[in-house]
Amino acid sequence: MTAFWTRGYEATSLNDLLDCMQIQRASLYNAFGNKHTLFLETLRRYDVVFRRAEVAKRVQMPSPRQAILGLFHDTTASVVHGGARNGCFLINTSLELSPHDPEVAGVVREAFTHMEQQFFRKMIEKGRASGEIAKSVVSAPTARALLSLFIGLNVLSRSRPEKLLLESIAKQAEALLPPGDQVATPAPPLAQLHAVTTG
Amino acid sequence: MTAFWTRGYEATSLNDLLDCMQIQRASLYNAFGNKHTLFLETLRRYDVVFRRAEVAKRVQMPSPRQAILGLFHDTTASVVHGGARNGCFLINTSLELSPHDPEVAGVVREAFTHMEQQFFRKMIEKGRASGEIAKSVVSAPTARALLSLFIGLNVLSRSRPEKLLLESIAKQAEALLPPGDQVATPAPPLAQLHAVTTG
DNA sequence: GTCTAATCAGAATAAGTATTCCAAAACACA
DNA sequence: TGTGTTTTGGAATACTTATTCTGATTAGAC
Repeated sequence: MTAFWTRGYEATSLNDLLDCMQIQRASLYNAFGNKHTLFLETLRRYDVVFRRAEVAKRVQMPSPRQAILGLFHDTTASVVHGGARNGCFLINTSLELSPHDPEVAGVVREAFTHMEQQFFRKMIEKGRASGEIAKSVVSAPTARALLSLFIGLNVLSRSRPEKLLLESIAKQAEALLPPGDQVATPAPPLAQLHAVTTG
Repeated sequence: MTAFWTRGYEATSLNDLLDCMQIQRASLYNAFGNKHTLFLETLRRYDVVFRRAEVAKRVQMPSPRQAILGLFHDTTASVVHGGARNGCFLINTSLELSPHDPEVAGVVREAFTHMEQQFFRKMIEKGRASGEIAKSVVSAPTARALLSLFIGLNVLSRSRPEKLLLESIAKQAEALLPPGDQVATPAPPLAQLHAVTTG
């Protein structure tokens, strides 16, 4: 997965894969058939293990607004502090293979649609219902804008992984999600509380 | 250029290029040296002929806010109505080659930075000065967010070229650029004026 | 009109590609 | 302990890749 993720499909040779997997040629072909199906299985696995798991984790957070903004902030932090420079496997693939590979295109399209509708849109609706997000925010188009913003963030994390740039994008996601009347402020962390009461 | 643009670097073979260019093998090597420098020259040419020209055109428009929003709307329209499904050559390349090709990375990074600072940021500042854009808009981070949004738009135009999706993104760019007190309404086109006065 | 440079058409090269095949070794499991 | 399956190491295949070379032909410059 790491090989395909960092180098892409075409630029990853079978020898690269054998080296990474510590496995023999025949074993690979016996287990996966060929390079293309191995790639597809890898992509599907990434979708389940990374993307869907991340969404599932965030969906059950108490604050839907923070669930969305946290995705942007955590992605940014993992690039700036964690040195994660590979972007998103699905997004990388969407530009390299999607246009000419129907099977891959299906996986990518489904993932994008799921992010848009099952994560961003549903979280916005949840936030509107609780009053955490302003009623003026229309869920469907805002969800689409957030998807676009998130994709841009991942693309830029490969070519311009600068702290200021990426953090600005994360911050500006908030501009699309103005808080409502019922500003949900979960109990502040102790350090901050201390600073406020003593500062 | 079209070959590299649609299929990418690795997936475009030399025979593909010869077919497209209607030229013989020896001529290509005599003129460009090898595939990689041909690609680089092609990418630089795209940057000048397409991207920089587009920016230059928009920079001298009377309404900087409409110059920015027009870029989003025109990009969307060319996909939805014009069937332009190749996205942006620079953005496609930024995911395929940038991470492992310093020269290509340089061209891409420069282009992204130029878009951010010389187009988005300068246009925002111009709009703020004229009162067309609200003073609450901070130019630098908003420019970065617009860059991210624009990249997302181009990525999605390859994998999910749906009218509703892309138009929402274009529309939501406006949310990042709230109008100021001096709402600049340049003279409406005659047809529209007619409709208004007679409708 | 001549000389030079570029183009043509295609063979030749050398390396890399994914994939298949084989006999021997290791393993799983009853 | 024996049987069937999987893995190993590596050779072999068939093909594509980028690049070079050759010789003939054409086009442009002066």
